[in-house]
Amino acid sequence: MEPLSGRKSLTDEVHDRLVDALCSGALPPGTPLRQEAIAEELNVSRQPVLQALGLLRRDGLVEPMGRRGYRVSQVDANLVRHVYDLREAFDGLAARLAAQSLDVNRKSALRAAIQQGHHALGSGDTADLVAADVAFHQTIYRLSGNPLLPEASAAVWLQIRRVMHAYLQSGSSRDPIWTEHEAIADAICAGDGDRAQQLAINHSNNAKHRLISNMKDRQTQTN
Amino acid sequence: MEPLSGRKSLTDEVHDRLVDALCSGALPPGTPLRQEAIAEELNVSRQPVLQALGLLRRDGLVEPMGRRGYRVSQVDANLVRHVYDLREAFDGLAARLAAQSLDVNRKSALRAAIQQGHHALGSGDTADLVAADVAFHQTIYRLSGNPLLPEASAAVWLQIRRVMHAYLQSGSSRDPIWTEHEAIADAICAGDGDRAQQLAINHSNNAKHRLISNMKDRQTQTN
DNA sequence: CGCCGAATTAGTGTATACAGTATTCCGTAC
DNA sequence: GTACGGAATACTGTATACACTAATTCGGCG
Repeated sequence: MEPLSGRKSLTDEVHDRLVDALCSGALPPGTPLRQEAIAEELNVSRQPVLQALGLLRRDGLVEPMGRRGYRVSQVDANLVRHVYDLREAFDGLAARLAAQSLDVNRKSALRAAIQQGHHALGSGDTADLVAADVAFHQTIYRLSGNPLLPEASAAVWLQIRRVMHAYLQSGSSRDPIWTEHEAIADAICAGDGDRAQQLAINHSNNAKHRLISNMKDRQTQTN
Repeated sequence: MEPLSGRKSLTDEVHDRLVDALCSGALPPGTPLRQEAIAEELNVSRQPVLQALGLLRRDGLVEPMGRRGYRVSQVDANLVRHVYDLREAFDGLAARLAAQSLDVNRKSALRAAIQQGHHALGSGDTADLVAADVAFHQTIYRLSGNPLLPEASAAVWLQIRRVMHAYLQSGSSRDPIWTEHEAIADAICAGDGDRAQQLAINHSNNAKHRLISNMKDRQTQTN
C-alpha cells in the first residue's frame, strides 16, 4: 500500500500557501514579508516559515533585503525572457520524449487535459485558466517518462504561473493557447517527436512574445 | 560595492559540505544519514542539518527512509539517462545563447577554463578533473547571460558530479572530453549558435553513452 | 518454537528561547 | 541645516527543548 503521504510537512504546506499567494498576485512584487506575521497568519511557529522562505528564495520568488526581512521579487521583461528561454528547452525535451513514449493511455491523458482547458475557457476564471495550462504541460512532462523534469522545471513554472496570471487577468482573452496545445497533443499522439518538439518550442516562443509585448504595453500605459 | 557576502548561512555551509561528500563518493549510495551524527561532526546544531537534508532531498541526492533517518540515494543507468537528457537541454541552450552573446571577453574566459582542464589532465587528480569539467560548463552557462540557468540546472549538475567522479575514478582516463570542449568553445567564439548547440548536444550524448556502458561493464564485472 | 502485542527506543519535525546584526532614529556638533 | 555617531529597534538565523511516530525489541501465549 501507499504510505498515504497526504501528511506533508508544515514547511511544505507553508511553501505551497505562499506560492499560491505569490502566483495569484495576492502578494504583488515589492511586498515585504516578515516571518512572524506569516507564522501568526498560518498558526504555525516561525521555523517552518523560515524554511519555506528559504525555498522561495531558491525559487527566485523572494529576495532578502538586508537583515530586515524578505520582499517579493520584481518581474520585468528580462526575467520573462530568461524564464521562457528555459521553458523552451524543457517543453521541447518533454514533447519529444512524450512522442517517443510507449504509454498506451497518453492519448486519453492529453484529451482530458485539453478538456479541462476548454472547461476553464468556458468559466473564464483566471485561476482556472492558469491551472489548466499548467496541468496540460505537466501532463506532457509526466508522459515524457523523465521523473527529474518536473522538479528541475519547478522554479521556472512558478514564475510562469505568476506572469501568466497577471497576463490573463489584464484582459488578454483572445489567445491561441489552446489551439496550439491541440496541435502539440496531436503531434505527440502521432509519435512525431521532431514535430512535437518544434511545436512546443514555437508555443513557448509565441507565449514569450505575447507576454513581453503585453508587459511593455501596460508599462507605457501607466507612464 | 558588493555586500561581501562571504558570510553564508550555516545551512548553506552544511549543504555544501554534504554535497562534496556525496559527489566525491565519500558517502556512497545506501549510506544512512542521521541528523544528530552530522550535527556533531560539523559542530553545529541539528537545525541547519535538518534544512540541508531537506534541500538534498529536493536535489534527489538523498531520500527519507520512513521516520528512521535518511539514506544516500542510489544511482542506476536509468537515472543517468534522465540526468543526461536534461543536461542535453541545458547545455544546448547555454551554448546557443553564449554564441549569440556580445560579451567581449568570452574568448578569454573559455580559454582559461580549457587551460584549467589541461592542468587537471596533467595532475591526474579525479577531483580536479571533475572540478575543471564543471567549471568549463558553468563558464558557458554564465556566458549565456541567463541568470536562471545555473540555479535551474543545479540539481542535475550535482548528479553529474557524482556520476562523473565514479566514472573517472574507475580508470577511464582516455576520454575525448577536452577535445570536444575545445570544439564547443571554438563554435561559441565564432558566434555560430547552431553549431555550438549541436556540438554541446553531441558532447552530452557521448558522455551519456560512455557513462552508461561503463556502468554496465562494472556491474557485470561484479557479478 | 514461532507469533502476536505492549513497551522501548531511535529518530524526525515543530515550537520556543537565545544571540547577533543591519537599519533606523535621534541628539549633538559643526 | 546637515553630517556624524551611538543607542534603540526590528528583524533574522541558530540552538535547545518538546512532541510525536514508526521501527524494534522482548516477554507472554498459543
